[in-house]
Amino acid sequence: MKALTARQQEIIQSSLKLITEGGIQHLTIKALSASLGVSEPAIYRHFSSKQEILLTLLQILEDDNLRFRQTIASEKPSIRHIAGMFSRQGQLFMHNRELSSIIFSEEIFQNNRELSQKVLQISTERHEIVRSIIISAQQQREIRTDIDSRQITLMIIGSLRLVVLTWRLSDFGFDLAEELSASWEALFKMLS
Amino acid sequence: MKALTARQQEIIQSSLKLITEGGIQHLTIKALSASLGVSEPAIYRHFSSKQEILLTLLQILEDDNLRFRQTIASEKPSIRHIAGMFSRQGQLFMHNRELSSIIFSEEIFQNNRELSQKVLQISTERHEIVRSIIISAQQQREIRTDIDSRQITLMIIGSLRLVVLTWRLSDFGFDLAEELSASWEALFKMLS
DNA sequence: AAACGGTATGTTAGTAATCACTAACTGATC
DNA sequence: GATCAGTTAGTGATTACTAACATACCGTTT
Repeated sequence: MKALTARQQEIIQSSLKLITEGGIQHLTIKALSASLGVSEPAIYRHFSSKQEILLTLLQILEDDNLRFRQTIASEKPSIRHIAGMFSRQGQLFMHNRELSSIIFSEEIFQNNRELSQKVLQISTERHEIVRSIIISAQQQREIRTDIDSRQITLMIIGSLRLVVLTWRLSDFGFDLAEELSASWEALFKMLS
Repeated sequence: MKALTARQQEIIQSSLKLITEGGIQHLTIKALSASLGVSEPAIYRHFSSKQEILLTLLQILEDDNLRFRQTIASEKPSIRHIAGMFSRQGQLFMHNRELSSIIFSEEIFQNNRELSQKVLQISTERHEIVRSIIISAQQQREIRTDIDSRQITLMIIGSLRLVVLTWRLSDFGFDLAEELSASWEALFKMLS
């Protein structure tokens, strides 16, 4: 989790904006430099290559996983951590819409082996975190135990992803936090 | 639903293969012609532009929606149509893995306005079909009525999508039909 | 049966535009 | 005077696509 300079953060922010606008194909050094109001070579003063920029984007997702892990480690295990995940994601994306473009973007980084493997690793990690919460919630009898924890994990992450995707496709046309909260409510009802 | 010539079908098949291998960025006229063992201009004898090829790919998804609509129209409404959707998708993708690359590919076609709008339309249509099944299943008291049909639709499509995505990320490393069937079983149990 | 003409499907060679990136230079700051 | 952060001008590679030409096939005419 190397610290980024102010300029690097600006570049990352612009990269996210470009991806939001037109997908990964829209993220070019030319578009990036134009968006920042500088020349193309200026970008290379701050990142050695485009690949470096993409890896830094993925670092955001890794950091988010790490923070999630720390949060649940510091409190006692409970299904409320899933509710927390839904509300945290809602807050995060509503304050930083661009982030939602890459957070569930396995499709984006297919091009490159190093990138796609990293995406897979991050996504697997997220699944494991959620599943560990589900398993201990089942042990605590917080939720029903007659459904396999893997299936529950799948429903939870699948629903969350689809809400965020729908939100993006609708051009951020509804209150994401509200919708995510309604989704979790329905899921929790079915899990009780 | 214009009929494709044999050569056009080969081109579409190769396009799907290329997208499976390396995402939309990997689908270039050069790679496509190489994959078919012809020169680049030969492609243009069968499609007037690359855009035409992409639109034809989306046509597959539209046709699938149409077939789904026809299936449920020809039989009496029932929640079994959702089970049927899970099993049909499983069969379809296991016999044609390449198709799974684009079936849930909102991210892929972001680049172009015409394409991304078509994707949104197809995806919205699919939601509506599923929701109409859920609503009538609730009216028939086949499933519980204390959960909003929108939320149920979201869970169902979200789960299905995530299973297929996981399957692709795992390099088709498990029996998709089996996994989809297990997912639906869990969902149905929670909906009863 | 042979010749003719059109259509379908391919080729080679090339286009302008764009891609990520680099060399060499400039100016400001400490 | 060294470092940082920018510039202009250019690299070769790749993009989708086109012009012009070649050939195989097919039904019709002689």
